[in-house]
Amino acid sequence: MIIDKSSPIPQYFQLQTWLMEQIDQGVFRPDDQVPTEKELGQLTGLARATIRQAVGNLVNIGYLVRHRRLGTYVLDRKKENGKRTIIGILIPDIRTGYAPELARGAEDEAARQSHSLILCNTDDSYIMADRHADRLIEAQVSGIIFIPTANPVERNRLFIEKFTKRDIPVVLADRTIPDMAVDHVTTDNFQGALDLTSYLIKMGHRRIAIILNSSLSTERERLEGYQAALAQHDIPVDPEIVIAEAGPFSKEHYREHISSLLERRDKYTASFAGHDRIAHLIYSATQDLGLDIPGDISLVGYDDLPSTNFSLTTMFQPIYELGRESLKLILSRIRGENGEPRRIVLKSNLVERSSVKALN
Amino acid sequence: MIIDKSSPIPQYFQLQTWLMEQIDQGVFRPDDQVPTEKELGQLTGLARATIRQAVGNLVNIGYLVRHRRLGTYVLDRKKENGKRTIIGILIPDIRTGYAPELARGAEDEAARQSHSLILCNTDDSYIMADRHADRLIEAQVSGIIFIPTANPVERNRLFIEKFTKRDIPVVLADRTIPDMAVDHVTTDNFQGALDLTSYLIKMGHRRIAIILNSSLSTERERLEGYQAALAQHDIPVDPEIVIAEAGPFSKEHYREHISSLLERRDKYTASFAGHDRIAHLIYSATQDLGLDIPGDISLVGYDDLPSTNFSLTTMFQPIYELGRESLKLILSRIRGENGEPRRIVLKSNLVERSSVKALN
DNA sequence: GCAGTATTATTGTATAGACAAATAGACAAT
DNA sequence: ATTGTCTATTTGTCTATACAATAATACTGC
Repeated sequence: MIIDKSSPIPQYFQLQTWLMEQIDQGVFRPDDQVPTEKELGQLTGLARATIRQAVGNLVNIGYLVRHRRLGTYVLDRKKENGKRTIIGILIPDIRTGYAPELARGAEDEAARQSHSLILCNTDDSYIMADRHADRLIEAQVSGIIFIPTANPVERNRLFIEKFTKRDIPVVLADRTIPDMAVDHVTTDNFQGALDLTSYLIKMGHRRIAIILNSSLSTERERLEGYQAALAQHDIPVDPEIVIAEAGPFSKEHYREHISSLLERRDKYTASFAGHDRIAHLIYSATQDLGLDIPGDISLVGYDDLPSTNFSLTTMFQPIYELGRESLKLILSRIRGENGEPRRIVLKSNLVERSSVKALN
Repeated sequence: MIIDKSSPIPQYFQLQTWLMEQIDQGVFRPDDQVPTEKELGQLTGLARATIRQAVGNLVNIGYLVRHRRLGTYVLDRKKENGKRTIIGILIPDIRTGYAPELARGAEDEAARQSHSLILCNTDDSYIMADRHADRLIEAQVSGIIFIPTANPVERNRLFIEKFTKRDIPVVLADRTIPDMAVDHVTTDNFQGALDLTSYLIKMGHRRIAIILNSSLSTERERLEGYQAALAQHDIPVDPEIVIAEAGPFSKEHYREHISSLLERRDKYTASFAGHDRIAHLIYSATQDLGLDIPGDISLVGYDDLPSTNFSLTTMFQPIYELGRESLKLILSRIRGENGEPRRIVLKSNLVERSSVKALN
């Protein structure tokens, strides 16, 4: 029997709970009709007003919809989600790197489809990301666009599980997390770095320093692309001019690496900066030392940031599109499209400016 | 009489509407007790169940709270708002100018106090702002930080009223709207421009061109500061070298103004750019013409944007703080602090670099 | 003075019954 | 084929009534 008349729990509440369980367990599925008030009356022995109270509450919280004459139905959340939703976006810092461009791409698409974007800065720290997470869950976001932080994989995994446990879909933008089946929008960093390194080799460079952040999947892939390009031309990798920093971006750490690298500049003719902001630091350091780019050292970056203030040859990434695609993907998940985790890879292309000297 | 028994409008709904009106009009004020169900019964002649239906709906949508034995009370939205809220921020474009810095300042403070920020780009257009407005209202934001668009005052007024009509507080950030009593956080643009112009005069410049956007209150104030500084030194204003563009920022329009101004460069020795992005365009134009700054023309900007890629003397604005203060102010309004519209003015200060030549 | 008890006003839960409004579907009229 | 009418069913609105739970307040006994 569904209702325990002797229980101190109100009977309307017992019925309400029972109905919710049936729905959650899939006994009544989306768009199914639930028993009519009359039938529920026969089933439970309750008065119609009591039944209406239970059903009314479930209508209020969005479990059911009632139609006159037609009956009461389980609300199909998927269909309802043509409605306006809120999506959280977690980026390292809206002020730096490609973040503004990515955020704008995502926001434009969100606005176009009448959804809203909650902006969160993580400073590449899992502690801040976690704080945002709790708040976003309370704010009832329907989905998350996440740029993984420069922290150990496990931290990012735990962060994502906070959402997936609650059936809130997550899309990774730009960076990915190894061995984790999550939707992911990125550019082809391996191919990009391979092209960029091949370009340097084509320009006559054989000893190419590289400095990047090994905490980020993107830059690890770029390192692999770099290595692959060298291998293709039978150039050995010199570990002395391969610098992999870990953890969040820190100007100070990179400045140290860069100056020690510049002291050993007899060992290489070109530098591959893991991303444009590193390239900016290298440029500044060379300016301070009175060195010329590309005269003394050639330099390439990665991103093609609009804020670059010198003529840098670099790999353009379609960041605006990346933001847009991330938002489209998260919306499709919110709308209930199931299936295997998707991986969307956008094309980058080399922007040849004048920071590389031809040696041949 | 409150209830019209002959009306096709359900009686519970009539009562519900009447109660809402009483609350909205302040007949029943926050924390007041509304009549008991019994009293409402005597007042309306309705059955208690009907009254409970009306009151129950108002409880559901957050107008009333019921306490057993104690009665039903008007819910004090202010007290409820120790909770976490969502705040909308409308800026022209998260990618450009000071927007990233401002957004970060606001977001940091929001996160610190466990609130969330919905990001909206207006592109300085009221059409986009209005679209965002409807969405933000649906998303039940508790407050709005708004950078007025570069559109006629009336458009911005209508936008703001959409929110204030619904008791959603609005804080203007940076720019203001004339003759409108709204909270406002800004820097002292008049004083800043006066200082900057006085600096140019001190450096020996007497013929100073100025180019700015007259649609923005900030730049109008800067124009006044410029005029005041000239007046203090008995320098007449030459309308030929005062250029006021209207409407949203358009590189093309400014480029035209700048090139025509550069053709008449015998008429002035220094340029005052209404903001740094204009200064960037002037710099590019001079570079294209092979002119030197400050050798051929002196130049000052306004903002001190981090993306500036040459040594520009400019007026630093504490934009991060501006974002933070805007958020603090909106939160205090959300918490129910009443009183006259506030105006918070932050200090700017001159950053002397090397884009101004000393003529004396 | 204070702990315990009784009173009482108010909302919470529940029943039984009635008529209204909407609508799918069958059927009739045009 | 379209339009109008009727019927049955289901939810929507409303009344009248009863007892339960809660908690402020007054009262009682020590």
